[in-house]
Amino acid sequence: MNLSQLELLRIMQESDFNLSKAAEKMHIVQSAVSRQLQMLERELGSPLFERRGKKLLGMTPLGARIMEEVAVIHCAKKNIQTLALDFLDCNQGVLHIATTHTQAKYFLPVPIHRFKEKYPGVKIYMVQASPEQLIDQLHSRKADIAICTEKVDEDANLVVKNCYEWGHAAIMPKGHPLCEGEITLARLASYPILTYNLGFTGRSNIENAFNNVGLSIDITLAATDTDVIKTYVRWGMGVGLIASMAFEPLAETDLVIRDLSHLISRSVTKVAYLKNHYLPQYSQHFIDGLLLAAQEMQA
Amino acid sequence: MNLSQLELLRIMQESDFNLSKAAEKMHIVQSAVSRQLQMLERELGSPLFERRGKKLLGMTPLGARIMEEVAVIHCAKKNIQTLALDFLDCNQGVLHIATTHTQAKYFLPVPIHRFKEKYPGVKIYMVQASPEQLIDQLHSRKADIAICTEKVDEDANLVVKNCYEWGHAAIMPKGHPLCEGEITLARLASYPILTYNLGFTGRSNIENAFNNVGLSIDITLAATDTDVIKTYVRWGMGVGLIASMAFEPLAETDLVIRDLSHLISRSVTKVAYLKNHYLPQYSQHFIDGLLLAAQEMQA
DNA sequence: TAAGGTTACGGCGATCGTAACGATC
DNA sequence: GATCGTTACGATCGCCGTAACCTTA
Repeated sequence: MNLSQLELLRIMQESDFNLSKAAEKMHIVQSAVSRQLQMLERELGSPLFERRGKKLLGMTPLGARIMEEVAVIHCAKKNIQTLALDFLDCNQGVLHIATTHTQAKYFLPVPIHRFKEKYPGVKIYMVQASPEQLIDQLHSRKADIAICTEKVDEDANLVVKNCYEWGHAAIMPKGHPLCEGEITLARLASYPILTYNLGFTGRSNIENAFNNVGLSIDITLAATDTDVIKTYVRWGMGVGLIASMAFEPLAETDLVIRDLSHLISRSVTKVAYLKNHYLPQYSQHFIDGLLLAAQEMQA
Repeated sequence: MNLSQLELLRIMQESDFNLSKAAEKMHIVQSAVSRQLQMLERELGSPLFERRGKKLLGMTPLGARIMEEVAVIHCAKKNIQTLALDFLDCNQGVLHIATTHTQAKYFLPVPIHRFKEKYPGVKIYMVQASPEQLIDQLHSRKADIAICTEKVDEDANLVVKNCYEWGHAAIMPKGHPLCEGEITLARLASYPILTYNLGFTGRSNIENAFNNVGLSIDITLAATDTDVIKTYVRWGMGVGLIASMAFEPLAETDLVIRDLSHLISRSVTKVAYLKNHYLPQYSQHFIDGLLLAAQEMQA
């Protein structure tokens, strides 16, 4: 057994159990892959791949169980490499951030800008995705850290740190009836609603607030990002329910914002990373910077 | 980087950083070890070993950190091998049990005998040691499971299952004053005491019982095993405080036993194994058997 | 028949062992 | 000078790539 054979197992899984694809990713020829897998199976004494004829279809139960250990080994191996690079030059490297639209646009610009000034040698890659996808990205080590509000607490393999707390707000065009008088859930529910997609930016809290008092809302439009919501609110399609930090008073003088903190329970945006995944020092500093920026924002 | 280089790192640490010893354990010549370590260090870009001149003295901070990952990899690799063997023939293999004298003599005979009947193909090795040593044995993978009463709860890397609960008892020769009348801590404390070594078989509970009421005891003799205590009790050296299951009424008619459950808080014997360490099926069955035997004993 | 997988064979490179050398106590 | 580590060199063995072959959609 050796590391490249185990790596091969991983690649095979990522390549639909197709030898040719796996070979390409490993930069060797197909026959070499075939041989290595056979040798590994012979060494372990049992087949690891389910086959029909010669075609590989998937892992056997044994193979699947072994893949868990392979994942552990892969992670540790990567850690060793990161560790060594970090030790060589802790001001150089790559940082993969996975986050949602709201965080990328309304929270991250300041901390990322500061970080870039301090660590010009670190390349930042940002991926934007849904909360579920973010977590997948962490697990597949495509992202080093994820910043989001939802889903992240449920995973025991993640280290999760609270960043900042925020609430929702309603936005509407100037002159809309809701601009005046006390805002209630009932009044809100009487208008068409524009808000985030399921699983995004505290959408579940919005849902719950109305459900808890037996109101149902008519969601005319659901989007992953606030800008789309604003656009359609401007077109008079209804009332927008957005994260309050996603409203920029200076730029959006045609809209009115009304706070809903007393009606919809507040959310917490968190930063998360894999427990077993070694983060280079600059990444740890980046997280520190996030927490600091979050504190400043709260104050 | 490859598995044998990482294995080499482990072996080096176990060999006082002596190339010759490490080479012997790896069944290769010294020069090969030297080269492999150099190649690894070159690949990672930093020295992993602290050196004075040419002599290797220990790990650098980087090296030490990397060793943590190496341990993870080693564990996962062993798991893969165990997994494959277990799958090939789940009735064959080796089971290393680490335990204390008391458990080995008074609890384990029944479950081990039963296990041997069901799994004649499994070789059982038993190591007897102190609770601290047991845990070390688990970590160094010299033992698969540990059975003992103390220390085992403090380690987050262990899976711990409660086996059975038991209390202490006092033993004394027939005719001793303590054979008659109500037993109290004060009465006990007025005699020389013979009991277990610190860290063994609920010794701390004994300590606490007397300390809590402000009594101090004169421990004439401390031993790791009950038989030594009994021997000296027979010689009239004092009162023995032992685990009550360590008294065999039929065989020891010259001694009197008096229960102390109401005076000294009861202990729980547990079975523990490493969280990340894969146990073959027969080992899991062995643990089931332990728990069963423990239940029967309680009833 | 094209695509995927296996088998056979020749060549290259990684790693080993022998052995001589250097350093350190 | 004995022990320990490094360096040099030749030999071996493992692994790759080419290519022919088998199997199935």
